[in-house]
Amino acid sequence: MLDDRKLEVLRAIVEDFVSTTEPVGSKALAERHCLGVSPATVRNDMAALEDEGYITHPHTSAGRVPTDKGYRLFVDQLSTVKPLSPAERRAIQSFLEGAVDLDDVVRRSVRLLAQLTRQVAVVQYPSLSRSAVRHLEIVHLAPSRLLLVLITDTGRVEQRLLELPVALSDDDVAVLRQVFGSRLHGSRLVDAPAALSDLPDAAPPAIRPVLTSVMTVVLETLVDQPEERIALAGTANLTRHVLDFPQTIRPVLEALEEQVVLLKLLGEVNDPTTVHVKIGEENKVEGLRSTSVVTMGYGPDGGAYGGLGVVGPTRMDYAGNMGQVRAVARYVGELLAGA
Amino acid sequence: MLDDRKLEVLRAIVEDFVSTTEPVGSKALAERHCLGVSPATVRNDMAALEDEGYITHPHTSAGRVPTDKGYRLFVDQLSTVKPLSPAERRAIQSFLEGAVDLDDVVRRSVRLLAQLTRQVAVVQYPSLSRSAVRHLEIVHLAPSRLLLVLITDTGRVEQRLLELPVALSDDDVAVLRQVFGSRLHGSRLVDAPAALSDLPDAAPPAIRPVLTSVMTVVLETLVDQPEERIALAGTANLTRHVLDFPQTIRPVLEALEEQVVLLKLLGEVNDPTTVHVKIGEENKVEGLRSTSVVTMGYGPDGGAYGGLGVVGPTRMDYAGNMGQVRAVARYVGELLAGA
DNA sequence: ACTGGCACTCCGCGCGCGAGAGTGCCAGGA
DNA sequence: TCCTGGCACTCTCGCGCGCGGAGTGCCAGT
Repeated sequence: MLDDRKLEVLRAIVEDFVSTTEPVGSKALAERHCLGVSPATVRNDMAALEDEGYITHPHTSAGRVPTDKGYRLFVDQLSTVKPLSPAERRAIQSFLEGAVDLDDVVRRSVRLLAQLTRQVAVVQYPSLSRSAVRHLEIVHLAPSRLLLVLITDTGRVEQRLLELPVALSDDDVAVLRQVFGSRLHGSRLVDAPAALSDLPDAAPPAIRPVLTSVMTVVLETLVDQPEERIALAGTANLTRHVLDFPQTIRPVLEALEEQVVLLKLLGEVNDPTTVHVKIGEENKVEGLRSTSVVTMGYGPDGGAYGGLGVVGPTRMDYAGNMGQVRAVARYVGELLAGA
Repeated sequence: MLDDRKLEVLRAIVEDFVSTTEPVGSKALAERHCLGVSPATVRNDMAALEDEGYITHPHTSAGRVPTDKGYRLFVDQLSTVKPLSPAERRAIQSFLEGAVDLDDVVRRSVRLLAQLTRQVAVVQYPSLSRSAVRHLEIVHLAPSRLLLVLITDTGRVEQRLLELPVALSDDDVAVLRQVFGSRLHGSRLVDAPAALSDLPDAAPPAIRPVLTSVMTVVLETLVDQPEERIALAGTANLTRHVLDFPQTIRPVLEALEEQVVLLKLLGEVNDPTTVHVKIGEENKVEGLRSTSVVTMGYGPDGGAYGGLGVVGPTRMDYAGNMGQVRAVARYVGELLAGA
């Protein structure tokens, strides 16, 4: 149905349209890309591409514009992820190497990503549940109040205040500290329930009721309500690309303010080996139907710490942005693995 | 120079312009506000107001528009802060009463403020340095690594990893915990240097070098680099008001992404008794020259925990927004004082 | 000191027109 | 069969024009 030349024409249309923002016509196309055929032939191919739904006209006598389906084909088959320029590599290096702690890493990455891609950038903090416990501290604030401080292998520090149904002595807390510490150290939070399951049986009977009680609360707060955090940057870049203003930009800004939405965007991404692209209508989130989202997980294969990516107009430089997202994701992954 | 009627005319112009977004002419003005004089008289007054710089024309034959100076006069002398409607009161109540911890309070307040005012809302977390220490925990992670966990009276929990130039024993840490805990409990971080100043002399000689060393690092990380946090919401509201698009909105979005800028905006506000307004060119921040900022401190008189406010077009409902900002600030202040 | 009247200015809008870009289709050629 | 050049057609965009309307400034009158 679509021979090689037609695909080539589609690629040319996407590339031209992305770089010029203007519908591209057959003549200009035949000239700029040396296709070796006449504009008339290109027109025929265009008609075919349009029949198949890969491109459209804004109006009768305007050039062609790719549809979401067209971009999809382009991304899947016609483009290769663009490697970074040396300047970009240097930028990543110098931007991230000065980071002192996790917060700093995330903040710098998100700004870097926004700057590199000139899009809105989103970076998820390493997911608590997928990180491993480096240290778990239990602080005895009051008889029935504990402060849990969790430090993960990615350097994330999270604290929770616990109200217990029972009062504890300092000795109780010391035992708890020892027991939880040894059981959980090195294991991931998702595995915590399993790691703790036989605890009540193994513990000395005296503290058994206390232990189960605390355990319940701990599991609830750490595992069932894992707090996901997300950093955002570069919203000003929206004004760069979007054309017809208030209408297009508002729903996007609104969507980006919803934590839930961002989590949905990045939460699914747990594959740190490939870049994912959602184009226009493919997005489940209402407000982002006019945008494309490029995401990737970061961290070790098979168990990414979290995800990061960019949000921009469907008319974006996919090859470039995919390269940039991939590069930053890899770099952040290494940085955190080494931490 | 400006008699009462002229002031009345200015007020009418501001009110009409704010609500209609359109330059207001003498005829419409004389009709809508029962000034008891003819349009011609109003025109004379307008000419006077224009001479004084309170209003301008976009062009020869358009209505009048207030200048920054005009808004300033309006805010200072012509408007009274609008009390909230019952519906708004209820909204604040129901929005904030469910908050479980500080993070929740801040997140809810900022959204609430954005929703009430239909502007961009900004809420500063209770400033560390101005809060009092409720609990200071020192966790011994490794011989020369400590984790400091600070809980303030406003419920803010902050942690810092410390790398020390010396190695400590568990006993050392226990002493430190005891000493710092008793010295700092209840005092504000700004007073910490004073509270600790005589510490080396008072301490047993054996741990004196360790103590001073730790003290230096503690003071550095907690007092000299107090981490200020800020929450932002409602950026989508920018699209609601701003008229000429990419140009106006971009610098504002850019400015709002800079922590530093936001801190400058709120950092100076430590007065929880009055609402502050910065209008247009009065703003020191470049990107916000086209906007007005309404802020107020929250917390106890004389020692606010932090500031909050909204950013919007100079053409905003000052009376209303000032009322809303004040109400939320008071409510948040009470909420945290009671915590 | 206020008012009504009047001339003037300038914006915004609708209209028509022409240029230009791009298309679709067709008939002819490899 | 596939490609090409040619041609008529369509539609947008930019421009100039004229007009109505809103608003002003000024002046003379009360």
